[in-house]
Amino acid sequence: MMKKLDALPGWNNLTHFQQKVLSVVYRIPKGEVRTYAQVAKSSGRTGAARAVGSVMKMNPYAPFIPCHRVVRSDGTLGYYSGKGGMGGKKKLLQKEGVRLYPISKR
DNA sequence: CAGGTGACATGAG
DNA sequence: ACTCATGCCACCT
Repeated sequence: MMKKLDALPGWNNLTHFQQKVLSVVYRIPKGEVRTYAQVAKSSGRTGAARAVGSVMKMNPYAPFIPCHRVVRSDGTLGYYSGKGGMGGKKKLLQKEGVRLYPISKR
């Protein structure tokens, strides 16, 4: 883990949790989507889905980190602060081959 | 140090 | 089925 994210500017300024979350999100394979809860768990803070959101929101590496591959547990896109906004995110995900949220839900 | 915020999750009404 | 309310954890002021 920890590809070359440590080479990013200010990376050293982030907290461990931040780095972990960003690393996990960055590791998400193309065409796959991860839930906030899952990312939080992978980061070592199970149930910290909200914290993950805070991290994404503040994420300085917006286009670098595939934060658009992070969706809610319900399968909904949730929020996205980027160039194209949710519209771009939805399109991007569809392009990647990710099925939107027709998940049966719980 | 303490309080407030938020890109979530789950349950109950 | 939908909306409201509470809990969780980390970050920011």
